[in-house]
Amino acid sequence: MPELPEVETICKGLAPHLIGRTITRAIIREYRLRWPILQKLPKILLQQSIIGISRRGKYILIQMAQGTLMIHLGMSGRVRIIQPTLALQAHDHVDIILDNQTALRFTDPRRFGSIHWIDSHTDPYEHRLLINLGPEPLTTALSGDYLWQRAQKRKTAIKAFIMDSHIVVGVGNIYANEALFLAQIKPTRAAGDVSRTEFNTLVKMIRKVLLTAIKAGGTTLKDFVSHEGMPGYFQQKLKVYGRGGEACVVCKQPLIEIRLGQRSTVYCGRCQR
DNA sequence: AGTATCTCCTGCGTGC
DNA sequence: TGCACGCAGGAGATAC
Repeated sequence: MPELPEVETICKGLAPHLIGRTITRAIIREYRLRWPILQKLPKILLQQSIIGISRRGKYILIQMAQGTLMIHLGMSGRVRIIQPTLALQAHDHVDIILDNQTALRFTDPRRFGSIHWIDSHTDPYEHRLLINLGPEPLTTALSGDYLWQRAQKRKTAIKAFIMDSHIVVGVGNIYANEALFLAQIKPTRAAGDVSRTEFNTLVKMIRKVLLTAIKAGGTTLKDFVSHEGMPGYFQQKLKVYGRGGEACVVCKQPLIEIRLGQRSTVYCGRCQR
């Protein structure tokens, strides 16, 4: 379940392996992802040189000479740098083979991920999947005031609100639960009822959980090529997510677990108001 | 426009 | 042991 910290870590980890390389071959074994992969993508990628790698929200952007390859990992997607001879396993859908006997392998059992090609005539940020995204949580584009403003008159639960990528990107279910706990805000409250002060705290806590996870992910970065270990966010101590019924780390009350917008939601009935 | 619900998919845990 | 089932979840699509 790659969340934004993992995507950030992946981008940093991939960069030295990809930048400056040229693609010698692309093999697509399964075109049916969340959206079908462009049929002519293997041909397009041929002989492309890789210039840079970045991300927007959880979309990975691999900039090439003639366009940008945009990858979303969905729920279960993974990318690794491998030897192209490495035995294929189930759900190894795409190999992008480079000019130095390595390859970028995309694996995604649930196929919630996606791969798009954006021609260099189009600004990647103008792509329909990116153009309406909210601000990045780790930049000054996100502020308590911004969230407060957008929340006015909104009846949606605050948790669903901060998980909406059109409001702010990169806050998945795990971090929404954690950030709301740290900010002492009950997940079910209407977004419009959350005060400006509370939004300021919430933004701080969103940044805190994301940065903690990025830092943790960084420790596995050096082994990026071969490492199969836990993504960063599992290394940080989760205070509420996955702990329904267990004791609140602050007040020892049993944590409450509910479903909110079809998502598992855990909070402390005493600490969060 | 805002809101809630549905949807894609496979792997895994649970209960019988 | 094996089956059916429910759940996990990012985020766009859909129906009000």
